[in-house]
Formats: sequence, structure tokens, C-alpha cells
Amino acid sequence: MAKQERAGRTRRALLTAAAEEFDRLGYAGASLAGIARAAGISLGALTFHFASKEDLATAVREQGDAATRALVAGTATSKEPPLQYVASLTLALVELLENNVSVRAAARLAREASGVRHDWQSLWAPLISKRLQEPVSAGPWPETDPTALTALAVHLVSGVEATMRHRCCPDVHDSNAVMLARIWRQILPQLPDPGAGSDTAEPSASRPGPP
Amino acid sequence: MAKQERAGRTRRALLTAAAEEFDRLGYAGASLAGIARAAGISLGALTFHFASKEDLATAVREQGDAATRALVAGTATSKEPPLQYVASLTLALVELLENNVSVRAAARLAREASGVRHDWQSLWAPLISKRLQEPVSAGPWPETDPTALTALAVHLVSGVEATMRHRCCPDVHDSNAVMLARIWRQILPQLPDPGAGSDTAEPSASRPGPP
Amino acid sequence: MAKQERAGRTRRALLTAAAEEFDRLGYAGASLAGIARAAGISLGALTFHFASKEDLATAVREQGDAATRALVAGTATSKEPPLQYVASLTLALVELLENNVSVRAAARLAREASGVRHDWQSLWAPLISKRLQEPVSAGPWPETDPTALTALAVHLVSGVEATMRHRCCPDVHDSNAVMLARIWRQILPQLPDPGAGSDTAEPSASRPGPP
Amino acid sequence: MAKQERAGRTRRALLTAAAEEFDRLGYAGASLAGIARAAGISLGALTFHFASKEDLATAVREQGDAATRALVAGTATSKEPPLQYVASLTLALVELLENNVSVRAAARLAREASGVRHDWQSLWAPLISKRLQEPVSAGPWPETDPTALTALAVHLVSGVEATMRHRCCPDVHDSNAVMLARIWRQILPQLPDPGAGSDTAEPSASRPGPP
DNA sequence: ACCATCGGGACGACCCGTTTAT
DNA sequence: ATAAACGGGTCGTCCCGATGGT
Repeated sequence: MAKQERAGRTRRALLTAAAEEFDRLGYAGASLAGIARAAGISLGALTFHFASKEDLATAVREQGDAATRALVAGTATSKEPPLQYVASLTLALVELLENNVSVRAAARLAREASGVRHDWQSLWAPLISKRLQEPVSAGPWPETDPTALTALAVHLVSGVEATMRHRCCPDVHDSNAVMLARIWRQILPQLPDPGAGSDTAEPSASRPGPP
Repeated sequence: MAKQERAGRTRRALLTAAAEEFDRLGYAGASLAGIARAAGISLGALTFHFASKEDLATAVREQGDAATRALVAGTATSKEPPLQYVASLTLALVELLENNVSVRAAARLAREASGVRHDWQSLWAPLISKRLQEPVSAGPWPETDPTALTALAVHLVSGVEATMRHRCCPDVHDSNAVMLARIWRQILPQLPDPGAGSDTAEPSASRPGPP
Repeated sequence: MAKQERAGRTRRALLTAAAEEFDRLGYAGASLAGIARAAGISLGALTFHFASKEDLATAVREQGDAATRALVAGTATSKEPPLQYVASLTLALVELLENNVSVRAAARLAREASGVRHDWQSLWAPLISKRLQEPVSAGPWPETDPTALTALAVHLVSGVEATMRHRCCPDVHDSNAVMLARIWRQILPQLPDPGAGSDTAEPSASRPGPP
Repeated sequence: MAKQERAGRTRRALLTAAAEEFDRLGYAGASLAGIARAAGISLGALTFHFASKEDLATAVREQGDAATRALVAGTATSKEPPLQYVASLTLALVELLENNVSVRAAARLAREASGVRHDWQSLWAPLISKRLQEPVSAGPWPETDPTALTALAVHLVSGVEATMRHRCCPDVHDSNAVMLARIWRQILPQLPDPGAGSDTAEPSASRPGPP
């Protein structure tokens, strides 16, 4: 029906507008009125689709989590050796953060949430941890510390995410991913050009796509 | 006078209470009433010392920045080779973040500030960048990328800071510094035990110390 | 619709209650809570109709100005000779001030406003000034000073307005208009009974009536 | 003692600063902090001299009333005929209002006071009323209405006072007195040049003079 | 179902007048 | 005479429910 189509459209516009506001101002800083204004709808329409502010935040977070899950699902069957896999996954995650507002909002909301119940990192960190349990063949180091390497990956993504939000004028929009590639190339010189990480992160995951 | 002493005492209690609230809830989430209650004073007394919320945030931020500056000033004359210096400085910074609420609050306030005018990282990142311009002797890599290494250090500290705030129950209080040490030891195996970074960070910098 | 009808009713009650408070306490002295209580609605409902206190004051002022404009528009085509016109217009204005709270509030708000942007007198003073430019036939004086006579009229109305607010117990409710009539009759003895000025001021302009 | 001298000096500066603030912003609009700042003293010093805000307002009002009383006392023995006396007294009052901030503040405070207990007009209106009870010799009118003429004088002064406060940019500083003189000259053409009213109002009454 | 107007408490920061110790 | 502290009050905003219209 055209009706449902229109409804879904406003709902989607609402979600993206909310994602932008949450990403920019955080949960406490964003206001329902501002979100409604940004989405071009009335405040009553907002409270119809989402009964409370936390409902809206949850929806935004779930949308971002869905995009993240889609990305990690695509790389789950990767045949890369562990270290290379970690590098390419973090790269893909950073690119996703850069291109998808919902993912940024989800990450921020997950961090600001008082409860630890929701955690964006738990969507992808376990995979990294598990992959690093495998014997790392031909590593550059005499011995490997899987826990430390996992923490490294987590910190790198978190650090990029934090840095990303601080740049007010994103003139160099994608420099974060490029810089992360340079970092990995520095740490793991033997890696065969991890900069072209776009092949693992299918671009389709970048758009707000419906669940 | 005993008067000024008492005044300075309440002012200090106010600053630490505000730092705790800002660190826990962020700028928008913290309320002046909550800060006053935490400090054990009335709301009118708060507005006497700090005319506006932003004034209070600025004072907290400056206190944290002062502690940070004191730390980096103490390591500026370090004779360590560049890579080891970077590792020990980031370790010291993380320890400072763990022990000093004002520094945590300053880092969070600097990030949430809409303007890029204040930046906690700019207090120590330039030193790392400058040190890495020097020729790295006996590095583990065939060639070094100073920009990437600086970004690595910045991301690591930011990541640790982000991770630190997420642990609601800090049972393992100092695990962040230990984990960062393991990360550095993994990346730079030749480093002579960078875990004992406490010798560079004098613990006196951890207290809110008066200017 | 019943909905819009109800909304208009509360809005109107709000405006009259605000006019009373502004007239009684002035802009600074009136409080939104008091206005809402007087109007029998909640403070949230007030801020729905008028976003800010100044918005409410502006609406009240415009309502009073509208009533004033309606009055002067009705007398614009008067065929009276200049001096008599001035007397009857000032009389009608004073009666309007006595009967219409919004006009009183508008006059007070216009005076208390820091900027000279809004001026209640400018709604009617120019007409008096223009009418007095015409040759005054059969005046009681050897020569006429239009500027001085305009100032006289303005001062009289302002003085009556100031006096009116000072009477705390308005037992003699309309004595101001009667006294003004006596004043004019004293100054212009030849005037044919200016006391019956009510025929020029149609009573319909006295009620807060909707535009 | 120099101490008492200094105390009196600050008290006087306080009174004039308070008069300015009260005249400009009214009782409700003026703040003790602003008055103290304008007077160049601390807020504690203010509450030492005047225990409460109303005390300060009372002192300001009494100072203005004293100046007013001094003026009317000087004209009480005037030998002018009644009508001319009324004109010259109102002129002197207007000049006093223009030159003396305390008088302006007293007039405004008296009007804004909720109670009718204090009334600036009652300081001089009775004299006018009493003088007009005398037989008016050689008036321009067939018969005189003392009540109406008293009201005329009161309204004129009130109107000038109201008009005076509305002029934001007092480029024509004393035009009010001049205009009032023209008004009187228009109403009472036979008056022998009432514009030079300064001889009745001795300029010494214009200064804030100590009680 | 979908949406908008309308209304309601509550909390936020800021400010004020006042009092108390020093 | 003053700095420090206090409690109350105001305005603005917020999040949300209730009601009615399409």
C-alpha cells in the first residue's frame, strides 16, 4: 500500500535524523524536538512511532548494530591468516563508522548507556579474539599474545571512533581509514597491502538499509 | 586566614565532585544540582564560585590539563629512545587517566565540546610526534612511519580512555595500564620491560594539586 | 471544530490573564507561573502557546494595539473641528484604557520596553498632530501652537494612565474619564459638552474581541 | 573622623547608584548586585548600609522626596497669582525631575509600590489644590474648576515624567520643560512668560543634597 | 493505522535577596 | 566591611500523555 510505504518512509527519515542527532549530541544532548524538526515531522508523529526517547535510541542502536553484524557476517568466512584478518576487519569497521551514521550513533549510544547491557564492541571483538587463538603462522614476533592483540584492535577502533567525532570540519573525510591502514602496515610489515580493505567490507553494508 | 582555607577547601571539593559527575555523565548529563549535592554544598554556593555551568567545566578541564601538563613536562627531558619514550609516555598517560578524575573529566569534556578549541590530546600528541621525527635506532621494522606511529599512540590512549569508561564495575582497576603494557611489549618485543612506566610518571601528578 | 474552539478559548483566557498580570505588575514583576495560575491552565500549556515570556508580552501588546487602532480608525473620519476632535479622542482613549485591560497592559509594556521600538502613543499621537495642523477656527486663543497642543494631549493621556494605575481601590471606577472631560471643558469652554465622548468610541472596541 | 567621612561618601555613592538603577529598571528590575557594581562597592557593603532592598528603596525615595519638599517649600511663599503659580511650580517640578535622578527614582518607586502608602504627587499636589481654591482674578475663563485644574497639573507632570523615561537618546535633554512651558503659554496666554521658571526653582535643589 | 494539536508536570540553569561566619 | 553560603524563585526546555481528526 502507498500508506505503508509512506509510513515506512517517515520512519526511516526519523531514524536517520535521530542517528545524526545522537551521533552529534549524544543521548542526553539530543532532544526529541530537534530530531522531529530535523526529520521534518511533528513531535506527535515521533511519539507515535516511538513511545519514548529510549525506544528511539534503541531502534537507532539496533539499526547500527544490524549494519555492523552484516559486515562481520560477511568476513566470518574469510580465509585470511589471523593477523591479516584482524587488520582488514578493523579497517572495514572504521570505514563503516565513517560512512554510516547509524553505526556511529550506535557506538556512541552504547558507550553512553549507563548499563553495560549493550556493547557495540561485543559485536565484533569476540571474532577477533577467537581468530587470534589460532596458531599465528609466520608472525613477525617471536611469540604472540592473543589477549594483547585483541585489546590492540579494540583500542584502535575505539580510538579512531573517538578521533573521528572530534574533527569538526571533515575535509579529509576518509583519512581515518587510510591512517589505520598505515598503522597496520607499520606494525605488520609483512602484510600484503592491507590498505585495500574495501573488498572485505561490501559497500552495501554502508547504507542505512532496512533490516 | 582560616577563611580562605575553608573557601579553598570547598572550592576544591566542588571541583572534584564536578569532575566525577562530568566524567560519569558527561557535560550535558551532569546537573549542577547533582554536583552541589555530591560536594555537600548548596546550589547557591556553587553559583558563587562558578557563575555558569561552562565556567565550572572550564575550571575542571583546566585542572585536568594542568595535571596532564605536569606529567608531560616531567617526561620531556627523558633520555629514552623514541619508541620506548612513546610507550612509556602513553603508559604514564593511561595511569594518569586511571588515577585522576579531573584528567578523565577533562578528556571527556574536551571531546564533547562542540568547538575544537580545547583538545586534551594536543597537550601530549605533539611531543610524541616530535620525538618520532628523530631517527629510530634499532627499530624492529625496516622503515618507520612517524605519522602512523603517532596516530597509533593517540588511538591507543583514546581507546584505553573509551574502554576505561565503559567498565561499570572497576574490579580490575588498573588492568588498562597493564594491558597497554602488554600491547606495547607485543608490538615492540625488544623494549626492555616498558611495564614499569611508573618511574616516569611521578605519582604526585595524580593528585588534584593546587596551581 | 471543537478542538480549535477549545484551543482558542484557552488562548484567549491566557491573553486576558497575562494582560491583567502585566498591567498590575509590569513585565518584570509578572511571572509566567502566576499568569498560568490566573488563567487556570498549566505552565506547560502556556509555553505551548507562547514559547517565551516576550512572545506572550508581544501578543498582549498586539491585542491592545489592535483595540487602540480600531478606536482611532473609527474616529479618523470624524467631522469635528480639530480642538473638539482632540478632546473627544483623548476621552475615548482614556475610556478604552479604563475598560480594556489589554490596552492598559500594552501601554505599560510599551513604556517598560527597553527599546523604543514599540510605542503605544505612536498609534494615536500622529493623528492628533495632523489634525491640529489644520486651521483652528474659532479657537479660544489668539494663536495656536500645534506642537504644544499635541504634547498637551499626549501628556494628559499619559498622566491619566499613570494616575489610573495608582488607585489601588478603584471605587470610583470611571472618574478618570469624567475628570478629563472637566479638564477639557475648563481649557476649552466653548466646546459643546465634550463629556459625552462615548459616541465616538464604539463600545465594541472595549472588549478583548477576536481579530 | 576620616572614617565617618569615608562611610558617608560610600553611602552617598550607593544612593545615587541605586537611584540610577531604580530609575532605569524599576524596583523589580534593579538588582542589588548591579547597584553594588555600579557604586563600585561589594555586595556585603551594601547590606551593611541597608539591611534590605526595600530599605534601600526607601532611602532613595526619601532622598528624592527631600529634594522635592525643598523645592515646594521654596515656592510656598510665592506671591504669584494662582494660575501662574501652578504653571511655574509644575515647570520647576519637571526641571527637578530632569536634573535629579533621585527624584525620578522616587517618583517611579512611589508608583510601582503596591501600597498607596507612599505617593510622590502628594508632596506637591495639595499645594496646587489649595492655591486654586483662592479666587482666580483675571482668569481667561468665565469660571474656574479648581479640581479640574489640579488634575490638569497633576496629569501634566505625570505625563512629562512618563514621556521623559521613554526617550532613550536624550539628545534634547531639557525639551520637556520647554515643551511644558509652551503648553502653559498656550492654555494661559495672558501669563507673563512662564518659561523662565528657573528663578522659582533654585538650582540648589537639584543636587542630591544630604538629608 | 497514522498523525497533529494541545496540555501537563518536572527538571534544567541561572539569578536574586539575605544571612552567617570571619 | 567582606567573602562565602543559602534557599527560594523564574524562565526555558524537556519528555511524554491525551484527545481528536484523517
